Amino acid sequence: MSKRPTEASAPPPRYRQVADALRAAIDDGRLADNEALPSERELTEQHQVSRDTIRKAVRLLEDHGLVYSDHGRGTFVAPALVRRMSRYIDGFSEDTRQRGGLPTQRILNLEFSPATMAIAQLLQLESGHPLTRVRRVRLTNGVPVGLHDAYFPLPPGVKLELQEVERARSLYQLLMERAGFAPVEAVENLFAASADAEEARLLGVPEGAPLLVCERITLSDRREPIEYCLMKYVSSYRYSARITQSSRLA
Amino acid sequence: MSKRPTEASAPPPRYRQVADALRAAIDDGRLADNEALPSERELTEQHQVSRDTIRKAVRLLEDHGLVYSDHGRGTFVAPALVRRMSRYIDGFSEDTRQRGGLPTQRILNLEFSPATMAIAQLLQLESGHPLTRVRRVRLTNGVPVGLHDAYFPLPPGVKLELQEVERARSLYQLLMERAGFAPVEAVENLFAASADAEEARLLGVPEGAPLLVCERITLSDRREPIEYCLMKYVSSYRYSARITQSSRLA
DNA sequence: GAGTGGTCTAGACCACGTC
DNA sequence: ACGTGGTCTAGACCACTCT
Repeated sequence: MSKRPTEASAPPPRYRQVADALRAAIDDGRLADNEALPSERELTEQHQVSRDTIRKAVRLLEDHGLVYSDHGRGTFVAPALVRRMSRYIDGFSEDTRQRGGLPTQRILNLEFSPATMAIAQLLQLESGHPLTRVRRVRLTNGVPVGLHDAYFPLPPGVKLELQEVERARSLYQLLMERAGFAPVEAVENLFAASADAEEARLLGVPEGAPLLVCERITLSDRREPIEYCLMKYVSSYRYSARITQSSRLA
Repeated sequence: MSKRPTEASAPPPRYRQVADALRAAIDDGRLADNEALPSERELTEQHQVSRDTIRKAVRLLEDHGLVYSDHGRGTFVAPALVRRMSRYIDGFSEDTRQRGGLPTQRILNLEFSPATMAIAQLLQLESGHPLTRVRRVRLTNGVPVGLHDAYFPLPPGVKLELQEVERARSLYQLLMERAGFAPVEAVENLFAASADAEEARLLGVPEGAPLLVCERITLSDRREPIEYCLMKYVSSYRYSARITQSSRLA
């Protein structure tokens, strides 16, 4: 038992509630781009919480690029250009929806194969360790935009069936339920490459067409690599990022 | 007067000092990958500051991907794979050095031209507004890896000379001194494209070779766009990113 | 149960920007 | 001078993990 697996559970902390309230005010336009938020001391009274709690809420919004604070001036709503930028794990479906597209997928292939030296090293396994490999075409509004090629180990005794992968709305969600897959962080490398014959055929582009390649290593809560994924996107696909000052540690 | 423009200035806040001390311990190996840091209460005694200050230090390191905290377990050193990932403004010189390369540049062209509609819109200026444009080749260890094409308005009366641009160690630094240029944030869009004849010649690749294109809009502290930069990289160039769970606001 | 990080408070003072 | 965000404290209690 211990904790309910579904529904209800605990209420979010106060600072999250405050953050949600502010986000709602931004989303529905009660606070315009670059408009100042109420001061922290005002928010303290409005929400009847301590200033520190208010600051945590604001910091959360700031981390997500929704507001920015300037010492001595105030806290302001980030312009939409910045607010739209965000990139989180399992981005494709989310990203696509956010841009107003309908994300779908077509499973090409589900196979079980031993790890090559290269992949074994990345996943910190011995070469030859059994892996599951899923190849998919990602589509936006029915048009192919990317190829995903994912490799991951499954716990002993767990086997995926093609049917369930095809039925699942999200591969990650399926892996979470079936294998305790719990990604919390990932590192990515991006570069450009040319489409080979097969890639060209699957994506509906000429052979040699430029592709955006994104290699991803997904990490568990213990920061152990649990998946390697190679993604290739046609040139119309956009990968968005927001970068900030280092406010350097050194 | 008001504040000294050079040297000395104020000491960093306590939490920064603590963060620096911890970072140093990680950098020189006193704390290994995935090793637990001392608990927050221990750090409180070691550094003679309140727990909140310790938490701020740890949070800073966490934001930069150097450590990760797990509720009820402790705080741990992030594996090197994650620690190495970081992307901040004016990344090229810094990135390249960090990967052990020697970054240089060759200025192709410094010109003054009116904004096109497309660029005017991005920079929130009226079409035709006078802009400065700097085209450069970026090299790593003497080998061309990227083309940068930057557009930005200068304050009335300020003019850049080709000589000073060539002499400067960093374009951003020069713009900071000469024009009060103060970037604090940027948004980027990445995609793939093919090299045209001129790009191929400048980068030393065949025409049609795949390039990683990165469009960047740089923002001031007031979140006003102050620069548009179009960057194109050869396929050996790697753009690195670290992505995290959304810990979603909704 | 013991130890960890996570939330929260009520105050104080400092640094900065604006008028 | 005044209002803003930034730093800091000393305590309290909660939630989680491990054994």
